[in-house]
Order: sequence, then C-alpha cells, then structure tokens
Amino acid sequence: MGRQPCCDKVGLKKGPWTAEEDQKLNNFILTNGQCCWRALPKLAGLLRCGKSCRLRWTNYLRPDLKRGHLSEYEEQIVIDLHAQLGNRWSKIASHLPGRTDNEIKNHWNTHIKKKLKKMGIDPLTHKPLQHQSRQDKTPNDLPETSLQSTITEAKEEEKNMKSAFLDGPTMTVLDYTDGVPLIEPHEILVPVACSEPSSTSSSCVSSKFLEELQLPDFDWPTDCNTGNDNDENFGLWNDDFRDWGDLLCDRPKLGVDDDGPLYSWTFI
DNA sequence: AAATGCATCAACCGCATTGCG
DNA sequence: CCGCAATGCGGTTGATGCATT
Repeated sequence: MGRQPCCDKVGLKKGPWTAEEDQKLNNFILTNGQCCWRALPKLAGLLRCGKSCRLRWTNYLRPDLKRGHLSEYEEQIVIDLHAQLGNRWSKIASHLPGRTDNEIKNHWNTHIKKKLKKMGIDPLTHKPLQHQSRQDKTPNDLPETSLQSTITEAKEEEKNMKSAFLDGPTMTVLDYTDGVPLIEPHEILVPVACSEPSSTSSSCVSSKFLEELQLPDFDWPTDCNTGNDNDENFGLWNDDFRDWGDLLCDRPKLGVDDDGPLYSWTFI
C-alpha cells in the first residue's frame, strides 16, 4: 500500500497559474490570512491542491517579495551561508528578507555554481578545485569495501591540506553536511602577514594568499578586490581581509539560528 | 527563416518533520 | 508513545525564451 497523495488530484489543475487564479488566491489570503492550506483552495474557489497554493503564495504572490536578480551583496551572503549550512535553502532564505528558498536555490544552480567553478572553487565544498580530484569521485565510482579507507584517506587529505595551508589561511573542517564542511567562526585562522590591521589594502593580502596557495592558473576577475561594500561589482574576496581583527576574533554576525550564531566568512 | 542547443525559473514530486488527538 | 494529517523542504522536471548554427 503506497503513500496517500497529498491531496485528491482528480480534477485538480496543474501547471502555470493564470492571472485569475493568482487574483483569487491573493484576495483570499489578504482577506482571511494564511490558514490551513489544504482547505484553502476550496474556500478560495481554486481547482488546485493546497500545496500548490502555498508554493504560489510563498514564491510569487507574497507582497514582501523582492523582484529581480540577487544583488552581489545578497549573492555573497548566499555563498557564505551555503558554506556554513549546505543546501538548506530555507535557512539561507530566512537570512535574506524578500527572497524565497526556491529563488535562491535556482540562482545558486544557474549562476553562483558556475561563478565559483570559474573562480576555481568547488561549489559543493567551497574548497579550491585543485584539492577535489579524489573527492570528486562519487560513491558509485568506488567499491563499497573501500569506504573505510576512503574515509581514512579523506582525513589524511584534510590533514595534508592543513599543513599545506600552514603559512596561509587555515580552516579546520569540523563536520560535513551534504558534503559541505561546517566550520566554527573561531576555527578560521589567518596568518598575520603582509598587511597592518588597519590597512585597507585587501588586494595585497589576498594576492599573497593566492601565491602561497599555488592555485591553478586562471583569470581572477579584475573587480574582485575593489574593497568597497557599495561597489556593485565586488567579488568574493571583497573586504573580507581588510581588517585582520575581524577574521581573528570577531567576524561579522549574519544572524542567529537554531544552531547558534551565523558568521560571514570567505574561504580562500 | 528554421532547427537546435542552452539557460532560466516556476512548479511539481516525494520524503521529512511537526503537531495533534 | 503511537498514528495520522498537515505542512515544510529540497531535488528535479518541463515549459519557455533566447542565442547560435
């Protein structure tokens, strides 16, 4: 016996919503508020299932929704949060007022993923692609019996990475969620080098890190280090290393969720 | 101008989680 | 504590429009 369908689908409409349906849903919710989604279609005179109505409302009709593409600033927040939370889109969306989980998920898959790959960063792990050759293997590529040794190898590799980064930025991987490392803010260690804490020259710091990391050759966007939060074109490294104090002890807090405070951080 | 490929995003599907009796 | 219903969430699909050949 299979699972019961979420709603009686016989006679229910599917596919794109019409303007008339939108109006009915909108009017009903604005008049009555969001109540039981399952009963709503009938009450609002819609031939849709409750789930479909909820989705349409949360992703499209809600009056507080922002329209248009995510700004560079929002994109940076998404990247930071994804590094900490993984594919928990609703959690990520909760930190971006007016944006929906669906919208962020779509934007991630169509834009940010490509952007990160282009920059030599694995969008899944947020690590430089150079270190991903082994991890790129899917479980299907490996015999089941090698699982334990794979874990050991992964740990070994993590250790090696730490050593490799000894003179550069160091990150301790505490845990993984959906293949994404979770780190604590205090675990992000950056060497005191090159720049005075008060220095505004983030490019100096970043370029030194890049040299030391010996990343594969690729063209870094020229607008990566404009060092101006108001700059529409600021890139991944923008301002993140302007103030060493921030990195070493007091990273900007994005918010708080069930798991504790969320901090903005950038992996180099 | 037509065919094809690609990118985008709204919407669907099914599993997970939550709340309630 | 258990079972069921309702809701939430993330992965995936498919329609659409634009770009390229």
